[in-house]
Amino acid sequence: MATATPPHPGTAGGPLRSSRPDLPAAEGDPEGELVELVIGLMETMKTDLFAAAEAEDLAPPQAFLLRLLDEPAPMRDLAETMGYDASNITALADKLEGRGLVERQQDPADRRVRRLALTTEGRAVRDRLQRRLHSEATVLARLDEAERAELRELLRRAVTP
Amino acid sequence: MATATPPHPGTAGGPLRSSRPDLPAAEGDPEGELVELVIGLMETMKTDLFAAAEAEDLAPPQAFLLRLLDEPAPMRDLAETMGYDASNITALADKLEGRGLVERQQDPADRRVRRLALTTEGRAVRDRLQRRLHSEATVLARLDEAERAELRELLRRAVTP
DNA sequence: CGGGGTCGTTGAAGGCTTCAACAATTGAAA
DNA sequence: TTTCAATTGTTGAAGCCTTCAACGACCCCG
Repeated sequence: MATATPPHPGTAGGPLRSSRPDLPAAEGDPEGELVELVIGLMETMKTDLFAAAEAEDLAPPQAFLLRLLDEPAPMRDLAETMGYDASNITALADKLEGRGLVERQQDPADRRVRRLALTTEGRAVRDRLQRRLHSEATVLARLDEAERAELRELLRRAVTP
Repeated sequence: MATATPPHPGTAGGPLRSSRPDLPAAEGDPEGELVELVIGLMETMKTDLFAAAEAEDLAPPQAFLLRLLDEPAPMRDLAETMGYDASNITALADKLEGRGLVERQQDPADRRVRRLALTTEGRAVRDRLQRRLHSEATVLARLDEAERAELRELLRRAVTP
């Protein structure tokens, strides 16, 4: 995992020169502006996610998978939740198992199914990952307590189906 | 570009079986919950972005690049803004130029610099892309007018450095 | 006991991204 | 003026991620 951290200035404002390739204009279009803002937020969060994953020496998909493993889950379900092809989970599980972070368990009810489960070390890594993410997210830094609570309320309604 | 749209149930709630690989628990941790919600929002928006790009038969990075080209910009600046290696912009520009959506312009002041500019058709594609995105984003559907305005205000403060 | 369907795996293929090396060009120092 | 380090865009090699098609093992409904 010698992948260098993508610098990804994105919303952070790189040292631009003459022309200024920036957010598309959405002045008179409130809904458009909202979408652009969400895209900006997305890129900021993506940077944080990459940074947290790399701090644990994990590729982003590996961290993504680890994040889902609170309790053992069939690989098929994980594929579906992640929106990946099932074959991808095999490769991901191979890597994580090779590092001793997860293990394949037999499902007693259905011998076709392998449930992926965190090992003790895997849980430690997952917890560190999550703690880092929850404390270092850029979103938190730019809003005060009240604004964060407001945003939380709003997103609960926007994200939950 | 025969890439199938990733179904990406993610936050949308796939047909899960016995165990439930879902959002990590963040009950007693308000800041953690906020981060998890932003991640959920990010995945929803990512699905929308992929769908909009595919509707124009563009790979996501191509759509990303097109999005930045309101006015001609040096390729170097585009690489920096996108957080990509410069060599990547070359390949991206090749594909877009091959489809007649952008063209390389000589910079009169510095002969090393090539400025990437939208063609007429490129601008049409970019505008369609943006219009589709601004009108079909999932975030908009789940909030009413007042909530959207509130979210917009909040994100203006959270995203703008 | 069959046969259609499901689960996880494998191998092939293609796209995306980075890195190192390169020619052309610039800017400034000697 | 000449030289030399730094910058811009390009190329080729390499690695990773992701999908697709095919496969053996397995489940379950007739």
